[in-house]
Amino acid sequence: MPKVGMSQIRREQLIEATLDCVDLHGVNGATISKISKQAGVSTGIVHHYFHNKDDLLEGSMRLMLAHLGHGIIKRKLLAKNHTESILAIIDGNFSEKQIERKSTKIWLSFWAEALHSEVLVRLQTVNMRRLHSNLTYHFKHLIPHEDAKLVASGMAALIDGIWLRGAFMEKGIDAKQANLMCQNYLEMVLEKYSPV
Amino acid sequence: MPKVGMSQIRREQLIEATLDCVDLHGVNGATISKISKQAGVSTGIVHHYFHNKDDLLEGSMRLMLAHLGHGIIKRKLLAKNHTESILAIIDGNFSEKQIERKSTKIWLSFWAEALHSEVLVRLQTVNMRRLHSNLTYHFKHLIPHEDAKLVASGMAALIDGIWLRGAFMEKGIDAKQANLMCQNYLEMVLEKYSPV
Amino acid sequence: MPKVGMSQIRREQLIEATLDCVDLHGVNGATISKISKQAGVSTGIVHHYFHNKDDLLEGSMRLMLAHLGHGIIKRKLLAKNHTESILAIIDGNFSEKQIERKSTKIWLSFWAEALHSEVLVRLQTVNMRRLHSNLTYHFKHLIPHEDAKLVASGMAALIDGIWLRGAFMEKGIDAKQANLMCQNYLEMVLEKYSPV
Amino acid sequence: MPKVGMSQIRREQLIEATLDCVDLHGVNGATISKISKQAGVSTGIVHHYFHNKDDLLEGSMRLMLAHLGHGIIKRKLLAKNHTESILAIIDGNFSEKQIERKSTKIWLSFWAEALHSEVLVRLQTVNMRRLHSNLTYHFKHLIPHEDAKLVASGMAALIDGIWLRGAFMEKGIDAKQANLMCQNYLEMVLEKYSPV
DNA sequence: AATGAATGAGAATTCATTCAT
DNA sequence: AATGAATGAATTCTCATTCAT
Repeated sequence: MPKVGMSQIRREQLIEATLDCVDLHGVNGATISKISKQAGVSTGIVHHYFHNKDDLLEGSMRLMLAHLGHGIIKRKLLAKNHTESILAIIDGNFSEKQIERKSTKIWLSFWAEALHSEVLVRLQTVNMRRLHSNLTYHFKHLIPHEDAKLVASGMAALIDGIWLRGAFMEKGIDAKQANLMCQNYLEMVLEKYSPV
Repeated sequence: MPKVGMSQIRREQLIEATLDCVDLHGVNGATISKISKQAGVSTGIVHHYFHNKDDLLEGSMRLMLAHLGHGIIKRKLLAKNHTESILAIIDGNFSEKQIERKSTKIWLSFWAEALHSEVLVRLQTVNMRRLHSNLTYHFKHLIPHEDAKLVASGMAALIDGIWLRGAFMEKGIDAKQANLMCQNYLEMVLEKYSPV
Repeated sequence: MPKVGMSQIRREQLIEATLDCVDLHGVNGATISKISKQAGVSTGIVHHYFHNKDDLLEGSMRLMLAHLGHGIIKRKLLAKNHTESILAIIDGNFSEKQIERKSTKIWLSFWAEALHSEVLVRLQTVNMRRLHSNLTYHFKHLIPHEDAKLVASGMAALIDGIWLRGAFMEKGIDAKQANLMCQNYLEMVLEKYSPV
Repeated sequence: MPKVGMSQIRREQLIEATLDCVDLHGVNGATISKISKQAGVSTGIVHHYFHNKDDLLEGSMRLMLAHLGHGIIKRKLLAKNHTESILAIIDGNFSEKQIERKSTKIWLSFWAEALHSEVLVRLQTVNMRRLHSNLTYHFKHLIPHEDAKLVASGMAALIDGIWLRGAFMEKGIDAKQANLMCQNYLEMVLEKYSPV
């Protein structure tokens, strides 16, 4: 929750520093001390802009989610049919920003942290559900309803799995290959299920 | 006369306690104090059997990997062809033990921890590579070489993605659905790529 | 044109806020932040009107002492003899303002703080001495000199003890009972010591 | 609450150090750092024996109360009638240990702290009530019931007031004078109220 | 082998005070 | 005069690790 009258710039600066530190040291290694040093400010100021570390982490995860969400929405606006919508979702998940190793590591760190944080798990669950229901919605227009849910789950898992494995690749995700894998999956699904 | 193998028993006991704690509190919340309490021993004893906490975590992750590996190997022994081998790999990844929420949470915790631990990242990378090369090997016997790698990557990502998402489901992974998704993927791949 | 006496008003406003906070949170819990919020001003302003927190506390204690002193002096003006003077002192110590729970809590807080503050201890000691010498002076006109000091000490202790205990009563001091106790003490003293 | 199996000696040692620090610096100035230095141990050990600082303070106040209580009980055992019982209570409140300046300062510090601490206020209130009901009980055997309560309140206030003022005397309480004041009050009360 | 007391570095957080605006 | 952002020292508490018994 943003405090009133605060400088939005400082908040973003601190969140950026937090993400940098989470990338480098993990959520737990991202101490207030390291974060403030990274941001070039004193330790005290962090608590001027965020209630506590959890609040800062929440803000940071929200920013990650916002970036992801915007990338997807932007692409979906251009989609002219359900197939293109699904392709937009895929592409949005592997946009330039998302595929950086840094992003994948941050995502993995937040996922793990979310397991033991009520606030983060809520954000994470909402996001996962949105991806799934989004995909389901479009698949339902392309293939039989009874299959759409399973296929949507498969696509969601595929996307998340690529991200997860990307965190362990030196260069992060290979966007081209990632898109290829997902498009390939989509094609096969359409081939198999779509009524001729 | 010293009890033979007592040492081994204590180690396993401590590792079990560690896994319990990682499940409940995450890697970082799994303090030596909690772990030893969970194991019903003193805090000091941990350092008799493990050099330090990292060593204990390594041992714990190795056990997880061993369980997973054994489950897969056991199933693969019964496979009579490459398709069945792939199915065995899939099934082994979603065996009873692996699909428990507890296991998925522990895995996710270790993955995130591995990002900042040389030892754990090595274990994790080796494991990921093994799954990938394993799948690639069998796919190469079923579909064109140039496609096998991509498809194997897809299958690996699908498997890991299901695990990842399972960590956020109340009941962990739905084994039946997980198998279905992967088998479905396999079928479609064979349908599409296999020479008629 | 600057508002005349604005400075004085701000000071009083801050002191009132300080007393409110000391009542609610104790001297130590009365942070500059809480005080300024209570006064409806910024934190920075406090240091415009007071050198530092100690200075603010000193000002606050002085106000408490002033209130107490005025109440007593006002009543003493009406006293027509030494007995009435003593009764005036008693009554002044248990005037409406003083007996509120809030006042008793603030007093107790300042007393404790004074133990480790040179400035406050001086104020406090002066005040205690004044009460004592005041009482002694009047008792000396009523009972033998050698007894007056002891009796004055007793009366002073009785008054302070009632205050102290009032800080732990839900409704503060019961003025009627407090006066009764002290008057009773006075009567007994006069009965015993006064030359018939 | 004492942890099981802990060394009673260390607890007492830490409580003694705490009381020393409260005497020197007040409750708030008695930091864990100072306390552990005073006790000649590391800061960490404090939390091995006490859950947190509040717990340590509670333990410290309990010890003060125990000392006071024991001194009174011991003296009351020798009392042969109600007058002697009251004298025993008085004397117990001004025993050698209690009259030291150090004790009076610690008491005053705890009283003020109790105003904003649920645990401490309970201890303090119980203690105050005990003193009052104890005195009331004995006075009821000596003077008319309707007067006993008021007189008991007076005696209790007198005792506490002497303590309070003792905190501001260089040498603490003058035991002889304190006893004299209280005995004097008792005598006058008996003289006035007791049926002849 | 086993205990758990003890250490001390490091974590988050608070807060009086300063200072640019 | 007034604000509130910014500082950094100080505080409580945690925890891996060591060590005497």
